[in-house]
Amino acid sequence: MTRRAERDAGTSVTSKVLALLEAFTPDATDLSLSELARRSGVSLATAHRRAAELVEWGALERDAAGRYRVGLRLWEVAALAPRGLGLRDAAMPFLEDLYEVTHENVQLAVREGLEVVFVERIAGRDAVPVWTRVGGRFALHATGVGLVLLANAPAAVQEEVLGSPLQSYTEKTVSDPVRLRRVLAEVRKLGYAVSDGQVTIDALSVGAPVHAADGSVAAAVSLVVRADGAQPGSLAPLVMAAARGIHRSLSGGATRVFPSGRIRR
Amino acid sequence: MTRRAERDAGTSVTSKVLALLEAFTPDATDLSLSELARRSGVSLATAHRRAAELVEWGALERDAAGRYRVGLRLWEVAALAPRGLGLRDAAMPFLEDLYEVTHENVQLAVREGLEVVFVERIAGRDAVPVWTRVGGRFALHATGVGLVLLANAPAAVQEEVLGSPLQSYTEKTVSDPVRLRRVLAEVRKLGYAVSDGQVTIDALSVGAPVHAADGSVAAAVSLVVRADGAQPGSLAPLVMAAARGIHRSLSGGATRVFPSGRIRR
DNA sequence: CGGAGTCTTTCAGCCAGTGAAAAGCCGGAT
DNA sequence: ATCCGGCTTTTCACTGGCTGAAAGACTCCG
Repeated sequence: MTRRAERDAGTSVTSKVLALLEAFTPDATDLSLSELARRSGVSLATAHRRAAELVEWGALERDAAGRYRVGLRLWEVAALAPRGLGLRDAAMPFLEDLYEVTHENVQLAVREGLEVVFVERIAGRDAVPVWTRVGGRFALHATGVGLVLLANAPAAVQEEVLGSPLQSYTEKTVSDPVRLRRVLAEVRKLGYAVSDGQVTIDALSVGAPVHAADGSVAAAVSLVVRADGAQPGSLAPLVMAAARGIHRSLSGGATRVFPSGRIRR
Repeated sequence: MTRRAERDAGTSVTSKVLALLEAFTPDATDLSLSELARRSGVSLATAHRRAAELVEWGALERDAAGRYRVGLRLWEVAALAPRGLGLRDAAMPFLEDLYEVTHENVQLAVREGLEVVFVERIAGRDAVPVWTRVGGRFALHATGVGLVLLANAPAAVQEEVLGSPLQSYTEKTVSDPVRLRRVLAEVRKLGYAVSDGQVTIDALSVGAPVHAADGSVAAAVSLVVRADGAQPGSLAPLVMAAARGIHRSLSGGATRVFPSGRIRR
């Protein structure tokens, strides 16, 4: 569970296939065969064979130049991930509302291990620049969504985060475990989190927890605004309202929007 | 090479792994082991083993009840698909604008084989109900986006679609190849497509092509509105403007929004 | 023309993956 | 309490798909 990256190209065929997929990163979305082999640690011949199968199925595609990239077919299957698009679908209307009212950056994220994974993001064209990316990861202890998710994570997770070195992104990042612990308690008490200049100095984010049907915290929503003059106190109700809306949509759940049978595949 | 689909759960390990992934569908997003085995055509013991590997990597997850579902990790990788989230990211701001101006359903889709795959969708809460789903598929000949993509598809694709029976969804669906051919010519001439009540009788959609850097049609945007009183002629410029915006963002491409190095993974 | 890089294909050996069957593990019915 | 049926997990020899290395093909340059 811990140190897996090293033996990535294990011996099992499955692990090789997965290593091939893992070779793709945000700044390497298309790879030649040799790059693919190198990055995945799979031998050239094998990479060639496995990749061919993946292409045939549609998990990978080849562009005009013959370079490999992640295929649409894989994306289609991945769209079925309950914590990915499933969550997103339920949340989208509320994120829309939030965006329309504020015209600021709206983010939806879940926790995966010791990191935040961004599931959706609406970026105003002239809102503060944020460098998050849908499908991207970030540390738990700095962002608004991260603080929310961390504050509501199992004790074991919290301890593990608090026990490891906390990277500072700006001078305002809370990198002291003791202080962070206090911050987390505050987040739980208030029901929302504020990250003021802790990721980039000019951005402030207000995050709120999205509860699942069983009461656990399944995700977090946040609004990221320019730090100067921002009033977290007045943003929080907005964000929390959106979070509650998503919660309702997740649990009670307005019946599935699309009657089955009409949708193919 | 030709008729491979038949031996889907073929003998190769890779094909089995892919068959496992393929077992998940929009109306079966979580499966027990036996369901997984049955649907994928993989023997129970094998399904158990492969699934375990997939879970370890994060391609699948198990919920509290032990049922399998598509994992967030797979979704993260799939988010790198250029024709999936890559396209979406470039298009989102323009789709936002379109939504904000009209408050109608906005859709972004690409062609995959002989079908449309919806890549993004913004649904107004009180806009016409549409039963599309992000990651979902639909026939090419009925929807606004579909007509656009079909009209600009390689001749071989067009012939194949025109040659096979065209399902009628309403009495207005153009299911006659000869008429459809005329419609497609019109779409190419005008630069946009109108699907009036051809999918559901009360919805009208106006689609426009998104050109890639090389001039080919990479995707299509559409606006879906209530059919009565809709004025395709006045909607088209809006949709086409959005399409051109996306084109610009795709090709010239404002430099990547996020400086590399800050983003993890 | 030749060399350096890539991609593709071949070959025989071997070990990971295989099915079948047995062993646990529930929860509901008797 | 006991049995039963369905599910998941594990074991065990066998076998055939996967393997690396190396040769062949292709492409792009100087």
